[in-house]
Amino acid sequence: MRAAPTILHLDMDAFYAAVEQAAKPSLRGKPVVVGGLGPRGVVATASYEARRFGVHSAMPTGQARRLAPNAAYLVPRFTVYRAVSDQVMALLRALSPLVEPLSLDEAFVDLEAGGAADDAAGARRTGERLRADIHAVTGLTGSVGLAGSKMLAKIASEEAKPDGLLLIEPGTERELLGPKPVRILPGVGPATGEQLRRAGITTVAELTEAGEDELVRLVGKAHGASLFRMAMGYDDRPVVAERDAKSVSVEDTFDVDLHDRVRVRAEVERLAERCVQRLRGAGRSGRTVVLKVRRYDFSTLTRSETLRGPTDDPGVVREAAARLLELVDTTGGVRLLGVGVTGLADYTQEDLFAQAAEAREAAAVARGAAEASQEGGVVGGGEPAGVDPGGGGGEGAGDGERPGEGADEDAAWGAGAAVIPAGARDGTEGVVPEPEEGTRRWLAGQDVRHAEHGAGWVQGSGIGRVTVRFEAPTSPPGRVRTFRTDDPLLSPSDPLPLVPEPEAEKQAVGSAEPGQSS
DNA sequence: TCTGGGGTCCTGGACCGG
DNA sequence: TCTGCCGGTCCAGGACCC
Repeated sequence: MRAAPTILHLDMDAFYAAVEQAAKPSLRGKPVVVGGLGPRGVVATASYEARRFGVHSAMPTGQARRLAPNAAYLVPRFTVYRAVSDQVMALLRALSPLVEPLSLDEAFVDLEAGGAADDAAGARRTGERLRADIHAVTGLTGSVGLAGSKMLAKIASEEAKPDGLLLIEPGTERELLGPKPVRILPGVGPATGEQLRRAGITTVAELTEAGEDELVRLVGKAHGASLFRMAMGYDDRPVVAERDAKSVSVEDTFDVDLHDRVRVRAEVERLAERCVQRLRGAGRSGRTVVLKVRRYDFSTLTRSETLRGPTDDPGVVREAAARLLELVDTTGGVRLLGVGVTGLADYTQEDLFAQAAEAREAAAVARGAAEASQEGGVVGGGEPAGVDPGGGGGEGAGDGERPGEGADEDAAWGAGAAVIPAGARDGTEGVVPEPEEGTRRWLAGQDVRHAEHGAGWVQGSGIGRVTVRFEAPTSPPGRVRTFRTDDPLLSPSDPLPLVPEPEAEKQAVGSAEPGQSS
C-alpha cells in the first residue's frame, strides 16, 4: 500500500450498451440490451435504462425479455467495441507506461510510474481530465476510482458509477470497507459468500474480526489468507502492463442439445481447428489439450492430455481432442463443447509430424486393444506423460476434411439469428462477412448499407423481411424501412466512427502531451 | 424456453522418482 | 530390499472475474 492514492481504475459505464446508444441515435435514453439473442443467450451488458427493469449482466436473455419486452436487443459488435477500447487505452497510456487492461472496458493505471500524479490533488486532477478526454474522444462516459491499491481503486470506481470519480484518502480504508458486504472484495463470489454467511460473516468488518486462521479454516489456505489481507485493506499487487496468456480456448453452446455422436465428434474437430487458428494468431503453441463437455443437465466435465512437446498443428490438436472425447459419456445430450490448449510456449516442437504419426499409431493400438477386450473403456491412469492412447478413438478421418455441413457457426451470441464468425465475437476479425448465397440472414444491431438509402443498422428480421433503421452516430434519429432479406441493394457494411475522425484525433493528440495541467 | 465465452487461480488426489 | 517421505507433475473440478 502506497502513501498517495495514485492507482487509478477506469471502468467505462455500461460499455457495450453505451457504444450502441452512441452509434444509434434512436436508442439514446432507451433501454438497450446487448448479448446473445438465441434461445440460450445471456445478457452481456444492459444500459442503465434497461437496468431499471431489473435486467443485468449474465441474466438469460429470455428472462430479460420478460422483464423489459420493449428494450432493444442487439448482438455484440466486438470490432466496434475494440476500436473504442483502443482509443480509451491510448488515453491511459498517455498518462503512464504502466497500464493493465482487464477487459475492453476496464484498466488499472499506475499514475506514479508515469509522473502523472504524486499526491491526492494531482491524482484527482488527472482523473477528471481523463474523464473529460474520454468523453471528447469517444462520446462515452467512464467512472474513475483513485486509491493507494488496486483493490481500493476498483471499489472506488464501482462506488463512483455512473459517470463519476471517487478518491479514497489514505487512512480511511478500514472505515470505508468495514460496513460493506463481503461480496465487495475481489475473489468473493456466490460460493464463498454463502460459505461466509453460514459462518455468520456478512460484512468486511466481520471478516477482520474472524481472523486469518478462521478464514483459512473456512475457505482454504491461499484464499483465506488473501481474503484477510484484503479485508484489512492491504493489497500490494502491482500494476502489470504486460501479461502473457496462459491458455487459449474456444467453446460453443448449441441451441439444441446434440445427441448424434458423429455430429458431436465433428463439432469437436471444428472447435479444435478454431482453437489452433487462435493459437497461431497469437504466435503461440501449447502442450496440453483440454476438452470441455457440458451435458444436458448442465454438469460440466473436462478431460485433458499432455503431449510430449508444444504444438500448433491442427491435426495433433484435433486428434487429441477426438481421443479425449472417447473418454466421455455423451448419452443424454451435449449442451456445450469446448477445446482449449494450455501450457503455452513461444516455440513449436520440431518433430510435429512424428508426434502426429505417433498419436495416430497409439490410437490404432488402443483401438485394437479395445476391440480385443470388447471393453473400450478408459485406459488406466498410469500412462506416463506423452500422447496417451484414448479408449477407442482416432478413426483416422482424413485431414482437412470438411466437418459436417459447415455454415453452422451460429451458436452463442448470434444463436438463431444469423451467422457470426468466431473472430467477430472477440474482435479478431473484420466485419460480419456476406453469408453464403441463399442463407442470407441479418443480425439485430448489424451495420448495413443500402444502395439507395445509405448507412443503417438492422432493427430486426424474420420471415423473409429485414427492418433497417437509417441513421448515423452524428445524425438525428433515422427512419425505418423494411426490405426482403435477399434485397440485392442491401449489404453488410463497416461500422461508422462514433465521433468524427478529425475531432477524435485532435483530442487524442492533445491529451497525449504529458504534464499538462487543467 | 435458465444459466455465454474466454480466461485465471486454487485445491486435492494420483502417480512417480529420488 | 522394503518402506516411508517428499516434491514435482498431471489431471479434474470448482470458484471467480469481466
